[in-house]
Amino acid sequence: MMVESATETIRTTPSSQNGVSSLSSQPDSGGREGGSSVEANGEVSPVDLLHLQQQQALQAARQFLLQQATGLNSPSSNENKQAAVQVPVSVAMMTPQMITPQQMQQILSPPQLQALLQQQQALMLQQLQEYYKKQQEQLHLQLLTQQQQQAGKQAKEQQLGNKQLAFQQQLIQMQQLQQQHLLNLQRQGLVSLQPSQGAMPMQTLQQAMCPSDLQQLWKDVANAQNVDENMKHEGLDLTTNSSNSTSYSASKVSPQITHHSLPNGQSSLHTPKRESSSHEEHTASHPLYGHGECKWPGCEALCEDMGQFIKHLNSEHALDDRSTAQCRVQMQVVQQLEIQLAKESERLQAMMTHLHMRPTEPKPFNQPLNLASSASLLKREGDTFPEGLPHPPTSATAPITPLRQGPSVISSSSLHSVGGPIRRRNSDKFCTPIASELAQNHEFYKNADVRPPFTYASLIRHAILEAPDRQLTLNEIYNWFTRMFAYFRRNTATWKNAVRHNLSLHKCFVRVENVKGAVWTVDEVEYQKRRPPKMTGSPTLVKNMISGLGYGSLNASYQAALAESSLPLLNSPTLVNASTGGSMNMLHIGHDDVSSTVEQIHSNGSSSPGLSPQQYGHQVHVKEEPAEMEEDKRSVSLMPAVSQTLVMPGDDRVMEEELPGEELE
DNA sequence: ATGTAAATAAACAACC
DNA sequence: GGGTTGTTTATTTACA
Repeated sequence: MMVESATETIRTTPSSQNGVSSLSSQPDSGGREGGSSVEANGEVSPVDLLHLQQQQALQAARQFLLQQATGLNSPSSNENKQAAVQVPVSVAMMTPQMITPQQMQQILSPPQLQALLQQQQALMLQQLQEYYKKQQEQLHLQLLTQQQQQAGKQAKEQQLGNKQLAFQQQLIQMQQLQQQHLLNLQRQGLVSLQPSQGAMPMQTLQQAMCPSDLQQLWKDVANAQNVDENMKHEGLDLTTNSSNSTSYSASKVSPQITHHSLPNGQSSLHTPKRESSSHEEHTASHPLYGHGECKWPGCEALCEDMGQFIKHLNSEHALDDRSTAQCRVQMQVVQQLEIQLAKESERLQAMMTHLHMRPTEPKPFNQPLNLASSASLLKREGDTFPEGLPHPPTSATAPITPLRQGPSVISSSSLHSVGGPIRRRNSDKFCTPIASELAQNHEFYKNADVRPPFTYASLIRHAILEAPDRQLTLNEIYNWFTRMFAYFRRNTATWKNAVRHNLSLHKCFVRVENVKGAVWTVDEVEYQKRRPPKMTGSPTLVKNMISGLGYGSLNASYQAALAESSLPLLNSPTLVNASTGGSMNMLHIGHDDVSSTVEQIHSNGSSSPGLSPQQYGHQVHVKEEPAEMEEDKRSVSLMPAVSQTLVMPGDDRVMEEELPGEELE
């Protein structure tokens, strides 16, 4: 599977070959790489399409940052004002073009990301409109030229006639495409912004998108490729996609659905983007209707009243699978951003932890805007959206049969090849407490086919520590994975193997012979040993945040929270490990995970968090992990970090509430 | 450039 | 014999 060929269409990053792993794990995705480039018949591969979308999103992101920095609103979308999001000074100081993907994702706070998301959509709409118009003009021009030529050269009348016909068809197609595309984008905007009315099932997004794509997206920012270039393929993409999107049963989605009766308070979110597509005045009650004419791109049909307009919409702008495909693509973009937001909030947590802020503190702070949660919210409430779109599994156990795994245009392979799976160490890198992350987004991970940003080891450990007696059989661990993460409901062979591999490989996992078999426990000491706490977390970023933007950019409440939160951290239950010096427990920085939490939480009476193998008597294998004796020293040096470690009270409760929940299936 | 950690794949053995 | 469990080795990738 060392497919270098995959790179041919994946122009962005070297990591794109990453797709290999995912490819191998998803057989159906094979062969996708082949025809990804623009084909002669005008078709464009999913990869291109996705890439385009990403570029658009990124472009929008840059523009967003630019606006934030300069205070200027883009001429096109004055709704951006409404996005009124406070951007840290440090961000504002930066020239958007200079912002690397990493920085972008690290700098933006959840609210900012959300605003960014909205603006991205608005801008995308605008860009598409402009683009379509240009395309139309071009086509007209070409057509006229051809006609002139035709007039001049009667001899080739026939031939030219054909050409003309082709152009006309192309023109028509273009119009259709733009109409449908924009409709979908509009709808998509409604969906994402109006959970109560048009929320779409997150599942669809997740199915079509993998977390890794998000990273790719951000990476693309750095590349700063020309959007217009990609735009050229746009129209063609649409046609290509149309054939495959049938699974969504787009037919069900009638244009009327787009009417926005914004019944709820979410209005603030949705208003901006929609208006951007049409003109700023939101005279009509329909985003596609204004000034007595249909605002559908390239249409401008006159409609005296709303009813007529609706009729017009239904007749002239009916939805087909093509537009649905586009909608899907846009959903993916949105989802990518949402995932990104989730990651951002996660990083924020880590940063807060690093800055001696209680992990629970930031919760109320960013929770409302936490996209991950909003995403899940959407998902849950989103049954109203296009019925054709697959609904999220009602039960956690419901197998996800993502379209991506099917032969759909946007195949998993292509998607994965773009970014590849997020392989690892996110948690380590950002010192993200699993517990806190899961606490906030457990619903998200439960239903979204998103790879959790934790290592297998940390997840396994979490699972085990979460168990009442801190021991689980292999099968129970499996069940925990599938129960907690939608992502682990597929490719079972792969991740189960990984789980077993981790259990065997890492010393921290101790197999204990039980009466009825064997169970796995966690040797907390070993676990902490094997991960020397190093506050990495993107050093540059951290520096940026601390020095560059510093606390000054944090709002007052935040600072206050930071200040006071640093105090009460040391009052955690004693985490004395029976087997080894109890101090070890105190030392770990909760680097990636749950550790800090679970121990305290699940120590329902029964004390010692890190179960020493001896406790379980029976036969215990002593694994020989690459010995790292120096770890102890390092951990000592980490002493100052203790305050950080002890703190995840908030997480616990979430995890606990999660526990009683549905049992394994 | 190099080493390390993690993910992934796969071979293999023991056991039920 | 097939599936599960567990161990081990190898490869690839990301990251420091």
